[in-house]
Amino acid sequence: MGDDYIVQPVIKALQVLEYVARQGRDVTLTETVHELGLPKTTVFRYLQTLSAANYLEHDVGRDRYRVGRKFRDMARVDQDLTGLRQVAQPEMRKLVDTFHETVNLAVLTDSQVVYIDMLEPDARALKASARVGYRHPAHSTSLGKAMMAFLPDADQRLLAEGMLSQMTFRTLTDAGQLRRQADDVRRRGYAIEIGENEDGVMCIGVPILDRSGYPVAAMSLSAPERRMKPELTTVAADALKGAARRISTNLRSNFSR
Amino acid sequence: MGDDYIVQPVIKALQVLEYVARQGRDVTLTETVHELGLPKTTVFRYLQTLSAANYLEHDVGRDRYRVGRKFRDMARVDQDLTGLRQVAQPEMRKLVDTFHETVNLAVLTDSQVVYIDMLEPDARALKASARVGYRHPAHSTSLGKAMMAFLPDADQRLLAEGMLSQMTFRTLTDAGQLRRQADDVRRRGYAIEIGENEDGVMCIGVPILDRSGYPVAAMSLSAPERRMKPELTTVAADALKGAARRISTNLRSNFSR
DNA sequence: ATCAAACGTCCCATCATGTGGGACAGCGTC
DNA sequence: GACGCTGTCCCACATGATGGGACGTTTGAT
Repeated sequence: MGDDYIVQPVIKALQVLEYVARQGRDVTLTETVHELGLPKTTVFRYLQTLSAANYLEHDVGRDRYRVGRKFRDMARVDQDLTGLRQVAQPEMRKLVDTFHETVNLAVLTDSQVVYIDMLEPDARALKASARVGYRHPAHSTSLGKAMMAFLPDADQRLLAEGMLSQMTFRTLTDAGQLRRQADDVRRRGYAIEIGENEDGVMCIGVPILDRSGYPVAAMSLSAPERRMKPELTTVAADALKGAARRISTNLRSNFSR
Repeated sequence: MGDDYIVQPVIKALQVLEYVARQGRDVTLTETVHELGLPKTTVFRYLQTLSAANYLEHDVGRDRYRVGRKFRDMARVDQDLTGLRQVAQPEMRKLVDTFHETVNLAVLTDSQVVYIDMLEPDARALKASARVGYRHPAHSTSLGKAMMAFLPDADQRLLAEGMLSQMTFRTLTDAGQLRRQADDVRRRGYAIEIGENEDGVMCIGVPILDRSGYPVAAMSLSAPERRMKPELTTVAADALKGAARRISTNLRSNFSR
């Protein structure tokens, strides 16, 4: 099939990248040239380009190339997210099967909540408004509140005092009020949000903490407001907290942020 | 400085790759286009190209792209080697300071020993012949023998029955002889090689095993034959074994091969 | 100390090929 | 049934990737 649509420079540059990465040590231009059988000038340019993009690092003094920062960062992010999702998946499944409501998994990026996974009950007619990949403000979602409450004080303040957009008429846009809520959340271990992000929808959110207590992600159960009776809320919150705790302990100890 | 020598297609393709990896989920063509602000056709080609190179994976059914096998493999290899070297470094340092001879670290690739690190004593005039990145046959080095002896039987046989090149007049080129030596090595915990790889140079090699007992690497002390008295050999072998054991336990439990 | 081989950088003319607008078909949606 | 959105495909154009070769510097050998 799509053997057209292949961009030659990209393929060749990736070969160079791969060669460097496979060695696990600093390599020289000529060595790479010999190994790959490409023209010297070409390889030279690719090494420069890859270095400029920080996929490689150019040790100017010794004229050697090695794997760079950007590559490692990307690998780390990928690993963390993949691991998180794998560990969270069975717990999310259980929650969905128990409560028959949508369960979300999200991380915090630039004061926004980014959904990285989502499980929906088959039978319900009402579908979730968010999709995997969507973003919502941190301050208007239970996910965001749950994470915010467990952030170091400086980060928390930064978030609360950022731009607090009004999503619905119920959205809290006062920094002080948000910070007071955060205290409650920390005490209770979960956050609640009722129609603050979207009319008629309520969410219960819990943080997923790494070993050091940092909120690397959050999980929420989201349901139509009228379906969520107060006593059910408590039960669901407890279930979420339990699930989050199990996910935390199952996370690779070296989840990095 | 080198802002020339930048190959545009490569830069742009890497942006696409980065975007996909950062999401930690399956992305669509259009979404990527919107995010990066590049022409649709261009992004399309890059996604195809990256997929063809297995840096991405193209879920044809759902027309989504996600991080691919090759990317993860490279990340893993890089992590493992970097980790190995970091953990091994202080132990190698100690060995060099104790014996004032060259200490090597190597892994096995395609029946060849690849040096991934090397520490030399400052004062000695005689320099090691190998360099980081160089390759030697597995069967003519103590490093190779040390690893071979702890390989699963099938792999071991494969190595012993491959091409056994004659490096010096002492090099063993008989498969049976090599396999018998392997038994000794496994019993003693270290391998010795005297002038089999290079005239006048002897090496003592020990394997570095992961939790499952697989030899992920080997470490050797290499010295001029005449400097290595028999009783010193025993002392050095013990020191090497101890160092290797400590490296093994310090290796991240998830060293993968 | 001397010289040769090897290495990284740079230049430049050539033309392959990357480019992106636009068209098209398939699909889900209102 | 029509619209809008998606991914795929086509094509003419000129950008810019290309690679041979030259140059200055370093490395290593004698």
